Amino acid sequence: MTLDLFDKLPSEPHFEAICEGAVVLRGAAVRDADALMGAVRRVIAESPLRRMKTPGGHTMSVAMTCCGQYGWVTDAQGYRYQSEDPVTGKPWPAMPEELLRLARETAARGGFPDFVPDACLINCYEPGSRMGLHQDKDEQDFSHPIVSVSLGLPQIFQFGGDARSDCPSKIPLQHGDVVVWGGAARLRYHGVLTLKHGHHPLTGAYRYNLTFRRAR
DNA sequence: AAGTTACA
DNA sequence: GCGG
Repeated sequence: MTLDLFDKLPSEPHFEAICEGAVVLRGAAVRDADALMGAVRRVIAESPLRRMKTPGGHTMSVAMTCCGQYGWVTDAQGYRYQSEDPVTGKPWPAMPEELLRLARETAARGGFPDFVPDACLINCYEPGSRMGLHQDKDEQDFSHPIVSVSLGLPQIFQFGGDARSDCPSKIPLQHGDVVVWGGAARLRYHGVLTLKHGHHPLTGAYRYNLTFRRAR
């Protein structure tokens, strides 16, 4: 008999270990979701979502923007963090305080009490969007964790090993779930499977993922 | 490079 | 035929 996490309603937040250094805080952001999405929409109004190109020339299926001191960008030149939005030519929007607070609180609950992010990547998934296995390795100091917040439609998270060939485990993520990974798990390959069609009262046909990092 | 496709 |  299998436990289908997608069928569970958001309940009390609880921990779920993935492996050493990685944990899911189930429902940790549910209570604040309205305010978080309001903040996300204000960021998007200032620095719009865009689908960037990988250095190999492929257009990503996920639409992205950023807030905070630094933003993650990809183009023909490569992957990097930079303080200006290449679309607007202006600095990225400041990181809204409710986003910063959530990132710090959940990082602390996940075992990283000193985490202060300076970058937040906002990923907007529509039906058909996915993210292949990759490592977050454009940051300066890997002693800082990654904090990943899921809002809206559910999507299957893949959490692999330190080699791309390591078979990833599949972790269904729901609205309000927060994944924190660092330490021995900091450079693990990860990604998400194709988003399925659906409707969420707060985000409609979309899933938003907020990824907090310390870039520098 | 966070991509696509082929094929088992 | 499909999805991973």
